[in-house]
This record gives sequence, structure tokens and C-alpha cells, in this order.
Amino acid sequence: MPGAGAALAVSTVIFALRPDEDGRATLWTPLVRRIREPQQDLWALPGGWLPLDEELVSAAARTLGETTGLAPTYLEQLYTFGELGRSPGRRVVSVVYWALVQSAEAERAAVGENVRWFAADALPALAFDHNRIVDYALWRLRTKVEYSRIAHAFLGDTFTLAELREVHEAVLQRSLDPANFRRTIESSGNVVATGEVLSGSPHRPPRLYRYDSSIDLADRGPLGPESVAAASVPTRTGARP
Amino acid sequence: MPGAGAALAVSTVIFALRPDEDGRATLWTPLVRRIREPQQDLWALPGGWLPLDEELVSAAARTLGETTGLAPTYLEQLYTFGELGRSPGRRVVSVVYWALVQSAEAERAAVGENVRWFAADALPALAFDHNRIVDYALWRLRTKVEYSRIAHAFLGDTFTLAELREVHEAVLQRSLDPANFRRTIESSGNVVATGEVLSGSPHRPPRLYRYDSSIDLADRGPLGPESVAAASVPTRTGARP
DNA sequence: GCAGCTTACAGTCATTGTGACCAGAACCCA
DNA sequence: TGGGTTCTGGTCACAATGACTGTAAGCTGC
Repeated sequence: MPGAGAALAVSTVIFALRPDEDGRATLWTPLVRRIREPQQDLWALPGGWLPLDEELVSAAARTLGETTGLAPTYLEQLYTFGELGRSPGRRVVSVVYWALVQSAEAERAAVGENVRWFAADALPALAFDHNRIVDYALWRLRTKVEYSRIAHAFLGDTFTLAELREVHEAVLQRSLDPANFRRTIESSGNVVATGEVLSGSPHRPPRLYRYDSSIDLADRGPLGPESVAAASVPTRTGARP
Repeated sequence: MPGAGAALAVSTVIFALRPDEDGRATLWTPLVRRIREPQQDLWALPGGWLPLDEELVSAAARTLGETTGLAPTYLEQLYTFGELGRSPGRRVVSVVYWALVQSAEAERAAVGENVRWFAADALPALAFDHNRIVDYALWRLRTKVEYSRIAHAFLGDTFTLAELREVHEAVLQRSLDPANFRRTIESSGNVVATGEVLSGSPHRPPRLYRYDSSIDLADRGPLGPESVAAASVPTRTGARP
């Protein structure tokens, strides 16, 4: 039987793509201002205590929704932080998740006095060890985008290869050759052409693609896909067959 | 402030290489018999409740040492399991680590009525959700051995390339071409020849190698290397310059 | 002490994946 | 109608890798 246990919290690092001051898509993360001690007024990850009767993922999805109003398209456990000194006063163990939301969804998000978006690689000093946590989540995102299909989680139902490339470029912070990018994505089999094209651009209209939904976004092996349902995705209509 | 919290446990999946009935090296894991309810008499992962004043890794290292007598060369957090129904009666959240131990160390391990080694891919029905946990750890080991240097954690200070290849073959469950394996390992720069060879074999004596200890076994990104000191490694002496 | 066996190690060849680059296609706009 | 830009398909060179061949170096049996 356990003694007086450590307090169990669930937090989530949220990423979305938003244009920076130069108009280029970059990674942003929403943070919430702490409204009570300890660390009052510092910015922190959305989260909360784990209720006895709630699943870990559900608690992550719920708390991030309650504070930011966002519904993520991807949600995965990141790491559990439990160092002795990470919270002043009492022992807190935080199971941290990370989430990706679509840009359209990010625009709808509640922002205000106590919720604000920050550029993910230029954060202020956050509460507790949250800077370290965001850095780790960022590292995981950047390594994982190269060997999995999570980039799709930033996009809507259909998308152009230029949009998908823009996601990769924003995450990896380097430009990719359009022709080579097209070749690798098409040969990966993760993506299927819808047959439609996106008109309205001032140039040659690009084809619209859809990702093959029979494959999960990220292979978790024997654990299988995470069970919280993805947010509903608005449909974009193409122009011409 | 948290309500009556879930109980926090720490468990560890341990892997070592041991010969199977055909004499070939395969993956084994030590399990402990539960001596109290719930799930009394079922085999389970070594672990215990998290003390308020102990780090997560330390608790993992301590509990696995107390029950099995082993000192791992590699110890990393695997995943945190917290499903509502995973333990009958009360809500238990388990932070699970996985560990690799050397074969020599594994031989020294305490075995008895309540501790026994099992072939990792042919386990009996374990307590709680521990079968699923071992499966996931196995999957992580098998994917990680291909892009990191963790295979070295199964071996001693010096080793031949045939021994290192045997580790890879046992983990991946397929045979590897000796010449190609040599080429990739040598060009990776992870390993340096000691200049000594291992005599005593009935054939041409192989060179002994040592891994470049300036590189960590596995890249954890911003988190840096896990801080529990690796067990001391017995020295093997070569024969001829 | 030598033939023969087994493993260690070195090297070749073909295939594949990928970065760099080129060129035509398709649209909008002036 | 022509210029500009992006989309898209293609080539070329190089690196990584699997399959395979051949030689080196020890031991053992006769």
C-alpha cells in the first residue's frame, strides 16, 4: 500500500502553425497565466490535477480544451516529469502530453488576458520546469516529423503538396526542394490525390491531396492508436476535376 | 489542490540476452511473483510505490535491484500507464522504465521461488496489464536498436564485432551479413578498435572493440542522458597486441 | 606438420534513396 | 498575348546498403 503519494498532474504542450511577423509559417504554442500560487502570474502549460475517475488522455484533452478552447487533431503522451525539486512545496509528478492543432482551429482559439500564443522557440521564462518540457516536446516534434506522418495533423482534410511542404519547412526550419519533396511524399504512399485542384491562386493550380486514413498518423507499436477521437475537420472544396 | 490522488507506482521492464534451448542468444526478462493481493501468485514486473522523496529513475533502479539483484547498464523511461481499469479496486498510475543488463550480470542475478527469467516473446499471463507493457517495451527496444547505440548496453567493456552482431540478431530476430554489419558499424564511428584480439577461439582470433564513451548510448535531446550511474562493468583482457 | 575447416576481414557489384538541378505545363495578370 | 510564378515530371551524381566473392588466420585431426 502506498504512503501519502505524490500529486499527479496532467499537462499538454500544444503546437500550431501561425505566421510570424514576416508572414512565414512558424511554430507557436498557447500558454496560460497562472492565477494562483505557486508561481502566480507566470506563463505555464495548460493542465490540471488528474481526477481519480478520468483517463490520462482524456484529462489532457479536457484541460487543454477548457483553458484554450482548442480541439487537437493529434494527442500523444510525451514524458512524465517527476524531479524532486520541480515544484516548490510539494511533490508533483506531471504526465505530459503533446498536441497538434490545425491552423484554422488555432485561429478560433480563445485568447485573452490569461491565454496567449508564443513563438515556440522564443519563450519567456515559464513556471516550474515548463521551459524544459516545451524544449523536449519541440525536439520530439522535429525528430518525429521526419519518420512519421504527423505533419498531416497540422492540415485539414485536403491539402496541396506545397502546404504539406510548408509544414515540414516550418517544423524543420529549413527549405525543402519542391520537386524532391513531391517525389518522396508520393512514393511514401501516405497520400492520395483527390482528383481535384485548388483554384484561385495566381499561378498554376495545385492538385489537392488527402491522406490515407487507413494508416494511423504515428506508429505506437503494440499500444495502438491513442483513443481520444480527433476533432472534426472542416472540409475544403476544390474547384475542378 | 489535488483531491484524493491516484496511487503512483514505478515499474521496470528488464531485458538481457541469454541462450535459449538451442543455445542461441535470445531476449529474456526477469519477473517477480506477486506475494499479496491483488493478483497474488501471478508473475509481474519488478516495481513498487513511489516514495515522496525519491526520484522516478532512482525508484526504478532501486526496486529492480531489490527484487532481482540486477544492476542495469541502461535505464530509460518507457511510458506511463494509467488506464482506469488496469488495477482492480484502486486507481494506479505506473511510470514504467525499461532496462538493459549485460549477460554476465544476468547470470549473477538472484533467481528463486519468486524471481524467474522468461523468454521475452513467450510470456505467461502476467498480472495487471503487464503483458501489454512488456510488448511495448520489446517494440521500443527493437525499433531503437536500429537507430541508436543501445545494443552496446548488453555487452561488456570490450567486445568483438561478432558479439555485437549477435546482439543485433537476437533483438531483431534475423541474421545479418557479417561483412556488411562490420562495414556499417565501423563507418558509424561509434566503436574503436582496442588493438587487441580475443584468442582462445578455434578459429581466426577476432579484434576487440570498445565503444566511444564520449557519445551517449541514446540521444534524448534536450533532456540529456539519464542520470542514474551505469553499473560498473567488468574488464575483459585481450591476448595479443 | 600439413590438409582441411571455420571464422575474420576486405573488397566488388548492383540496387535504392536522395539532393541538386533542369525544363515544360498551367494558370493569372498586365 | 506575353511575362511571371508555381506546379510537376524528369535527369544526373552521389551515398547507403544488400548480395556476394575472395583472402587471411587461427585451430584440429590425421
